[in-house]
Amino acid sequence: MSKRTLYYVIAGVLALGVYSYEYFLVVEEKAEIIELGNEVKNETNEFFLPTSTTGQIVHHEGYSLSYSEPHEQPEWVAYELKKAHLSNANFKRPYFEIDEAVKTGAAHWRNYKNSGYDRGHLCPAGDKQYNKTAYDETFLTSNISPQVHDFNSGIWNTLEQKVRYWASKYNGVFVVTGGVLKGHMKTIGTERVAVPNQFYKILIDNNSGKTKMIAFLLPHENSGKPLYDFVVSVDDVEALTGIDFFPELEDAIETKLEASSSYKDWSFK
DNA sequence: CTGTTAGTC
DNA sequence: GACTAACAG
Repeated sequence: MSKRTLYYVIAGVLALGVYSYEYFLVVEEKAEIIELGNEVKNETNEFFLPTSTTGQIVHHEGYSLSYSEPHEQPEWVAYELKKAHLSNANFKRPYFEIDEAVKTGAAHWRNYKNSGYDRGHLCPAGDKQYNKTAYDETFLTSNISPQVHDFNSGIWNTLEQKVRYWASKYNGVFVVTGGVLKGHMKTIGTERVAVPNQFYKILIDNNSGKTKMIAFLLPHENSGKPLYDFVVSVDDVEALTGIDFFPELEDAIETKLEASSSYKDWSFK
């Protein structure tokens, strides 16, 4: 072996070493993030978290959220609803509390008092009845949005119950929910909490064979129409909100599923 | 299930 | 302000 060849070999080995080390660092960093997190992120479903347009993602035990300070509410909350989570414990409702994990300061519940609007859960308390801690955690003001009572207890409640039905039927679903924080919105309270004109809910099922999605976009008013009348494509919601919902999904699958507004794979029985 | 309000200390 | 009890869709 010539000296020149030897140099090339050494350079090659060094380059490979540096590359491997950097790769190791990236993996290490990712592992650390996962360790700091929670149940959601310990699962493969951590990769279903949407992007944040606000730069402030907060992780709780049972759900994650992206907080929008100007609107004093999350732009999305995301969590996996496992089949095993479904239960009918009848926990006593706690009081709403400010989420201390929101560094810019989450809204106070006082903004909602006498506003005429409900403190509408985005991650529903009804999805977290498998233990009291998880249940209480949904009563943070970083998880609520002002909702008209007839809407909240009406079609929105019906949709939430449908999600539980699907979680049971399809062995769990991953859920992303929020208000559409765009355009002109009324505000309530001294902190000017925005009242969304529309709410969305997006589901992905990766547990029962082939991956499937469904998205709903509901006007902020009650309706007697069937839920499937409000099905849209994930692309539609992304265009409205600016959020990229399943960035970690394989591109080919993501592109195809997110463009579809078909609900044939979801049972509305 | 989804919630609020009145009355009390 | 925190808490219970009662009530409503």
